[in-house]
Amino acid sequence: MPRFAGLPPWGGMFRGYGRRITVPRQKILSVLNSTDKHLTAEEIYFKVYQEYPTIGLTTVYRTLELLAKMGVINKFDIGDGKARFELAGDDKKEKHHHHLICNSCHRIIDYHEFADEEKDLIEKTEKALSKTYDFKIHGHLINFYGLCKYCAMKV
Amino acid sequence: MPRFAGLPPWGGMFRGYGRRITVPRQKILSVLNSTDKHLTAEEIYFKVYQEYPTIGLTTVYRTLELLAKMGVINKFDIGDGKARFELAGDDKKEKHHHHLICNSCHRIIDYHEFADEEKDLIEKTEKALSKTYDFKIHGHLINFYGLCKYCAMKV
DNA sequence: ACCATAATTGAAAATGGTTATCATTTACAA
DNA sequence: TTGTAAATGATAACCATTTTCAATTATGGT
Repeated sequence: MPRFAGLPPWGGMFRGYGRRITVPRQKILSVLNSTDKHLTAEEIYFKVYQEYPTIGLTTVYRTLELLAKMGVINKFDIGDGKARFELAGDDKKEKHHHHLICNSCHRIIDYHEFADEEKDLIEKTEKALSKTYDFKIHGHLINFYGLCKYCAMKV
Repeated sequence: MPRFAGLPPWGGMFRGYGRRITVPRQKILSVLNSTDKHLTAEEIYFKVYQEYPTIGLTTVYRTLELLAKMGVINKFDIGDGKARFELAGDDKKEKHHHHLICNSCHRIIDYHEFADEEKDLIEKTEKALSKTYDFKIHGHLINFYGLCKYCAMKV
């Protein structure tokens, strides 16, 4: 009863890896495909839960791990103790940005400046590193660390 | 803001924040000051333990948190579940580098390429972001995520 | 130097994100 | 349709980091 007709080309990809395409996996991919931001495992769990309440948090973690190994998604860590996930190489995603992270209050500021200037360097770097280290790059993360304006004066 | 040139004047800095300079804190700073790489809390703990066996892991965590809040050290997360620490703005440190992180086997490759090209952009970006967001930047982290050569072909 | 006292410490317990275990269910090739 | 290996989900385990709390210690005022 494979009623996966009409769904994204994920099915073939899974089978190409000798894995099975299942409902939980489809739901998880669907959530990743329809969001603007990089989500935590728990956020993904809750979103899937809305229309598929039998989903288990364990399955979410396992699926994300698998998708990362397959190169379908990126796994980031912005320093707050929770991993974040997003589809790899997806231009529909949130406007490209990076982070300012406060080492005192741990607040995270997204910034969008210098996207263009950065793009050239990043692309050049990616290309060279891919070749040098035989590494397939799917994404990157740039974090600046320091003290925000509220913490710079107090301890 | 207190200034700290070289090693010792940390005592005055602590007092400037209304904190006390203690033996454990001195030992921890000494370890951070005499290493080439960004260490985990546990690594710092073991190094201090060598010559100060009564040190507690809790104290290491607490001191690192305090030092980060004071802007003396940077706290990084390269995605392996353990925070890393290094003195802020220290040029004696390990040759500047960034990371390639494999989303499958989680191996981390340090690369040193493009340090010069990157430097200009980073400095320019830092300066602008500092002003725009009134944020005191102490360091940065650049990670590329993807699949290493050993994982790119297998699942 | 001596107190007073608030800051600091360290052992132990708690926390929270993530992973391993395992019995049950499910996808899918034959 | 069925056999079987893959996948699921509830639960327990894991592990880095925090919290708790009684004991210790640094420092300013006396």
